[in-house]
Amino acid sequence: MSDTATLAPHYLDRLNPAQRSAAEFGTGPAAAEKGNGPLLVIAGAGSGKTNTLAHRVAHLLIEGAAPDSILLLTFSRRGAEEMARRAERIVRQIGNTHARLAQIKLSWAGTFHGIGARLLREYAPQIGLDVSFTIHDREDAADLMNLVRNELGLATKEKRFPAKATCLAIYSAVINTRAPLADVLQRSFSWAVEWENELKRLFRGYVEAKQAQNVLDYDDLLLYWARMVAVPQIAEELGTRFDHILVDEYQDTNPLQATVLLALKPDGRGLTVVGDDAQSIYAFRGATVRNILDFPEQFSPPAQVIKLEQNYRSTQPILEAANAVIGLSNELFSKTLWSKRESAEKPLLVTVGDEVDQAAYVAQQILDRREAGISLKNQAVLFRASHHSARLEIELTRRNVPFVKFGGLKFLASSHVKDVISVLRWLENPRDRVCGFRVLQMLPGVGPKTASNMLDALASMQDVLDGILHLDVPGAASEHWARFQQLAQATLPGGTPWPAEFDSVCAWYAPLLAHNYEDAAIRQGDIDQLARIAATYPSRQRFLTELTLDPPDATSDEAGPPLIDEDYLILSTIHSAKGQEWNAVYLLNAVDGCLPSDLATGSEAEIEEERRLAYVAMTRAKDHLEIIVPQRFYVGQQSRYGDQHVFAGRTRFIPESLTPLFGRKAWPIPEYNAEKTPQGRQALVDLKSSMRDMWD
DNA sequence: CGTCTGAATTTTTTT
DNA sequence: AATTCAGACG
Repeated sequence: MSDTATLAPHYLDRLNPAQRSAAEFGTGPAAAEKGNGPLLVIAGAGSGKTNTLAHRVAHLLIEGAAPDSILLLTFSRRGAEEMARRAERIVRQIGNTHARLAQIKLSWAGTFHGIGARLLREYAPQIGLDVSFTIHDREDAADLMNLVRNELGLATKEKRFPAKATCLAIYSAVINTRAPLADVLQRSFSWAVEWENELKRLFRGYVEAKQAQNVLDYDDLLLYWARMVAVPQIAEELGTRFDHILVDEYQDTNPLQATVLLALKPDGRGLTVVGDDAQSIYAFRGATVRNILDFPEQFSPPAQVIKLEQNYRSTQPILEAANAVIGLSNELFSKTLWSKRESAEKPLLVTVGDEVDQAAYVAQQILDRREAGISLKNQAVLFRASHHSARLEIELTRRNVPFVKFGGLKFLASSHVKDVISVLRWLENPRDRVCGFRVLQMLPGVGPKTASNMLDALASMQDVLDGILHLDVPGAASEHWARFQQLAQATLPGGTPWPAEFDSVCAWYAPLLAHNYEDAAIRQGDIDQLARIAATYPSRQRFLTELTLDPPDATSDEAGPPLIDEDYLILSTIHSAKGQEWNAVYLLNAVDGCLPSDLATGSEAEIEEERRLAYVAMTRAKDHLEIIVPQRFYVGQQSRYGDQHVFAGRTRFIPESLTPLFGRKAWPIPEYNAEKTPQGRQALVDLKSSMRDMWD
């Protein structure tokens, strides 16, 4: 039946033996003997993981698997798209001779959250969910938590109750780690232990509010999914529908996600997970490295383990240094990486005076390398926290070096963009109080009290949208409100179609934008950009869902074609750099307090995670790695013009004993440049004395 | 009573 | 940049 032989799978010849066995596992003649039980691939940094996984998917397709029977779960949508594209390309090469293969499209590739949302909409009627639910991002969720917090009177206690964001973090940890609240508090929020009962009350109120408003948060997408597949009939149905489930970056999944997988594939047949325990960096999100380490033993017989240990990315000296850094960990890792890529160049430890010097140095190096033929796109600057790149951004702008920044503040987070999104979300789901609250308060003369009263009035109505059409608003806002009512009217069936609706919303918002913000023109630019993105989605619902689940994560990510051809530098948090690689990598602020972050030195486990973060950063580099160590560090961003500083030590992850693995360099090299000290010039004016004279 | 304005304070990492 | 608070203003 299999025509594999005639297809001559030379596409697998490109793989090394370990990669190939991972790609072929459980397929072909071997499957008859060994079955297609669960598979764990431990794939070290740069070991060709994505490529291997793509080949495995392609191989499954070529062997006859239906494209929509393959579920591909990755960490980001970018990861999913990349994987699907590669697999499709491999298949298409074979497809010249086989019509069935030429058209293949993987439709079930995405993040856990994205796939969860899709399945929940599909199964909504069967699990008592309203299909038109909207999804709250972190901030909306925190706002809702805050509304409930105030309602329950928890905000006005004499002793301070945790802030809204903290409450959400605690709630989220409980959901994602599947641990009791008491344990979570004890482990990670010990200062809030005394509030356990109040928190329980708050969380119950929060859940009720979400349900009343037909809203799900990120965690719900996993939680509802997990609860849904706890129903045997649904689990059976989905488990059969997806013959193959492949999960990337498994070291960064949390217990809730593991539960979902296990429910779908109780015996592990057709289940493949891939990851690297040394790159687990999302514990703060509930991820646990136990997921990957304990994976094999969850099944009987245990899952097959295949290790990919040859690194194709970095030169041997870079790899040696990275291995040494991770080698100082107390934990044992399951593999050791090696590389055939010889080089005489060791990674560099660069000592600079302070952050200003750091910015100048890095900018200079980047330009020098570009002169030497390494394009900006092949270079990246990595850092622990988003704001670490602030100085560098200024320097790059000054020198006209184009860059794109990943991680940190996204343009979706800016208030004017959130305003527009809130309007759309409120129209999509009028029961959403968080959005309603925001929209109403945009109106002049409407503050929290009026907005709250109006929402109360609306909540008591049968049809909230109808309520909006009939409700009146006090004085100054009435004109804007009337225009809003027209907007709402137009969302009824037969009204303005998408994406024209987006433009109507913008038109409604424009006067408010002009009124509320000094720099309205700049902000309008963001909204225009959003309009371009909106136009690429088929409906308002799809736009809103995918925007919250996969926000454009670089500041100019979706800026459109012009940028694509241009050469630009990547700035990225280490977290957002996951899975990527560059020819030259610069790691900023390799200083205790920044890496490890001061905020993450509480426990042994946190420090170990920071160490893995350093490892991840180092293993992004192919040929050149520079680790920058500023000596003087100005404490506190707002000790403004003061000279308060500490002499920071080099990161503890590179102690003296490891320095032989690095080259050393100090910058700036003391140098007296004649141009900078113009000897022959006369003073034209005595500014200092004129300053003094001002006070005579 | 509520809204608006200005000032002070504070930022880990993210689906 | 956004949140929070105090005090002005309507």
